[in-house]
Amino acid sequence: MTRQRGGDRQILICDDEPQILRALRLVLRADGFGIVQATTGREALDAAALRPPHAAIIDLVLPDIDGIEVCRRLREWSEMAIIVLSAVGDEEEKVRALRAGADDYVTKPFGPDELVARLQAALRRSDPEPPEPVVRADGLEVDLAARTVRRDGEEIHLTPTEFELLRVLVRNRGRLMTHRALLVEVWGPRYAEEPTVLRGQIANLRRKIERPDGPRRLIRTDSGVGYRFVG
Amino acid sequence: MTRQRGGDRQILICDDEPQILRALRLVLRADGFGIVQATTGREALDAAALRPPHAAIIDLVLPDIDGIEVCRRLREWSEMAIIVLSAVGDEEEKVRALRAGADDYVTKPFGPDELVARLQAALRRSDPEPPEPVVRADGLEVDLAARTVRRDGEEIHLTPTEFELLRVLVRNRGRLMTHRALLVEVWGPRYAEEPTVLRGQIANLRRKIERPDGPRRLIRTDSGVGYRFVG
DNA sequence: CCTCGCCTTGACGAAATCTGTACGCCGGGC
DNA sequence: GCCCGGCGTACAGATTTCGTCAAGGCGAGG
Repeated sequence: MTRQRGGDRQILICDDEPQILRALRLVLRADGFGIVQATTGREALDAAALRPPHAAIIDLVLPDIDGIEVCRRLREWSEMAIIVLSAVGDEEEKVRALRAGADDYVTKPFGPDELVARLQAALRRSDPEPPEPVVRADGLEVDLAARTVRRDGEEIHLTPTEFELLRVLVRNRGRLMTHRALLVEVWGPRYAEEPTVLRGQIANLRRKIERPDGPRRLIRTDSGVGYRFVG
Repeated sequence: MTRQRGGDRQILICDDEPQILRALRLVLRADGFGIVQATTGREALDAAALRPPHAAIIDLVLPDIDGIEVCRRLREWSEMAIIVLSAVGDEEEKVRALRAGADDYVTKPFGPDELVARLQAALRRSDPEPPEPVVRADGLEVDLAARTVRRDGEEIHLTPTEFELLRVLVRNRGRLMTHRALLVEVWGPRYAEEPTVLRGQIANLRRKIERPDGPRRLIRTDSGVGYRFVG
């Protein structure tokens, strides 16, 4: 089951090892973050100045400027979330990094999930309101950030799968989503060719969010192709 | 109705087990991908160097070079999509593969549909398709990406075949499309000599998108030859 | 161990779509 | 004016796809 936890937030990643850079890029992309990358401290500072990201992940050892120094200079003008990467779990280095303004300190090797979790925690501190908009249509109110759905003020309870499905539809509102695309996004690639499960959840979702007795206004079906959320 | 999900993209597949190689070949061919195959890491690297494919699917265990090493060497010079195959779902191996630059990691046994779905996702990341533009003509608005059609702001519902037909016409707007060409594109080669089906759908399409009482402005007939979408 | 909520699956009637036939229309050739 | 080939439209049967419901599995929590 894929999640779009990153919203549209931009992350600056800086490391001199191409493999690490690439691994970071893949992990973060998969979680819906936007990426700006740099291989030296100077590049990182320039990139951040040019287009301020929401967070930065910076390796401690860089060819030119020390990662801690990069961190300090960013802090001079920005409140962005900063995570420092290091190969060694040296306690003293860690303290220096935090003193320089880092929000967190991650030692390599790290698992992708751990990194994303720490990044999110850091983002939550520095940028508490991710800009996921509240979507309104036909008296329905979907707040993707708060994970709530209301119909005429009354809160509606959705199960995890139902909400995930609604999220994908809402994020692509107006656009037709094929069965295949929905299945891959919500259930994962294994379910790409299992339309029955999709039908079941669409039925549940409609029973909960559409007006009890009336035509379909929110989720429209295109027979033989897919579904769309009308915006 | 034929699908050409693979486009003309070339996929390099590399595995030492002939059955797996064969299975991959069949699945990918069926989806319209072109295939280059190799049974050793060296062969794979040579083949990729000779004629760079759009993506590579590489088994982890190979007679000569480790699959991860193959992946790393490809990454030295190419941004192609890379998927690593493995018999075991070892989390550590997975991380190593992603670090080495793989885009995704699939464990055997895998369903054909899952593999194709993951391959398409990987291709989408590495080689994003240019966005399809919105086409406007005589108050009609066709958004090929969102799969929507509007006439003076009012949304028009098209069936799958109607939309497919319109898509082919719009993509070649101004250009004359022969009956034969339209039939092959929309219905597949079997229908190349069946103009009646085409006439029926053209009639439906016109009833929906042309102005109710007025001359044809959008789809013009070239008697004895074909149709064209006037832009 | 039981209960509860959630997800999946299969079956069946209902709806949408596709295909092929029938028939009327139009323009060119004679 | 008449014939004829190609075209446009309406319609009906066949086929595919959808919506709904009930039954069963699975896992969390008590």
